[in-house]
Amino acid sequence: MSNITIISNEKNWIEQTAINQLEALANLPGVVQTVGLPDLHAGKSPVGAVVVSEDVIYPHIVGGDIGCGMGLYDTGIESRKFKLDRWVTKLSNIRELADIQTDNPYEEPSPIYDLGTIGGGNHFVEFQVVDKIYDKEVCMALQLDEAMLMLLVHSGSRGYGQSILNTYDNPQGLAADDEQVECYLTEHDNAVLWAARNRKIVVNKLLAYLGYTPRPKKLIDCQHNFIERRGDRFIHRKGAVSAERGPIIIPGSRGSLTYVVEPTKNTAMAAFSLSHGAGRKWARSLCKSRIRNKYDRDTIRQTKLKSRVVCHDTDLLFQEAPEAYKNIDTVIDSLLQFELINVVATLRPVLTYKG
DNA sequence: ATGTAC
Repeated sequence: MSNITIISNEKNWIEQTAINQLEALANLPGVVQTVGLPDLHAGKSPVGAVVVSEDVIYPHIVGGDIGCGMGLYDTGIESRKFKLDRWVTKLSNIRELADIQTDNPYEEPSPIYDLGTIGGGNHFVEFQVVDKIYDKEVCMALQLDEAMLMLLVHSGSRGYGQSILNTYDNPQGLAADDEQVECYLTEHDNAVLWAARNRKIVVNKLLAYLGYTPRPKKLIDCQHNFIERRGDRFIHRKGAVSAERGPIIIPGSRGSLTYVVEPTKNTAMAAFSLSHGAGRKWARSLCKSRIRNKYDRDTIRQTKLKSRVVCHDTDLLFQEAPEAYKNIDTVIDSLLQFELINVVATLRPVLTYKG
């Protein structure tokens, strides 16, 4: 078995199923390094995982949502002008983002059928305000202005990435000299590109819908499902972010803070990768029964941070409740303990929209 | 996660 590194500490619980899944990946032919980040949890393929291989790629490790990631935008609107009740009402009037017209501003036709939508599951759009600045210099370099309202988009390549996986998926992987590898990686790169474009389009149309001239400024956009070619190696990241592309965003749940962090230079032991979020703690199927008596259909739409969430699917709100996720502070503590990050700032959610 | 598979 290739070497496995688990980035975690005694306070950060990781389910055994996820570890077993990670070990299975470490045993695949050609795998030379495997990392479980503190947000590791079980999935079709484990999430919060990094798999480094030689001479072979495994499209199924990355999965169907190629290019999925987090885009953090400055809305151009001052936080003090945020209108909670008015925006909640406005957003409640649309059933999904597809109800707002989408214009493709790019020359090529979009390979994403549902351009301008975020999809379901754990995807979201969230207005956030700056909670605390920890590193003024990095914030200056990022142009992160504490007076401004932020918009964080979590979405991916929608059906497009899935269609790419369907074309190239093979449990044996693809040998690096197989001509299919270049074809897959070309399409993969296009999915990464269009997933990021999609996040930007969502920001623009949402601001326009709320009545603002959209002039958002991209602060950070980091994908967490993708393959990076690094020399003769391939770094598969599933729910894991590159630590070599500047500061990244690690959101908690809708009921906790989002962290902006800067990678240190010590990330080789983590295959140059960092966490993508808090990580799921409860299986979707268990959530509703566990917290049903704690909430009703109104209170599940508010959080202890006094933020609100607009979503027409009440079942999904239970599946995505803050309780279903690990404590983001514990995840951050693990990364700090391994000296993989420095905290730059924290952001506080004020209004979340889910499809 | 999915213009939601069987």
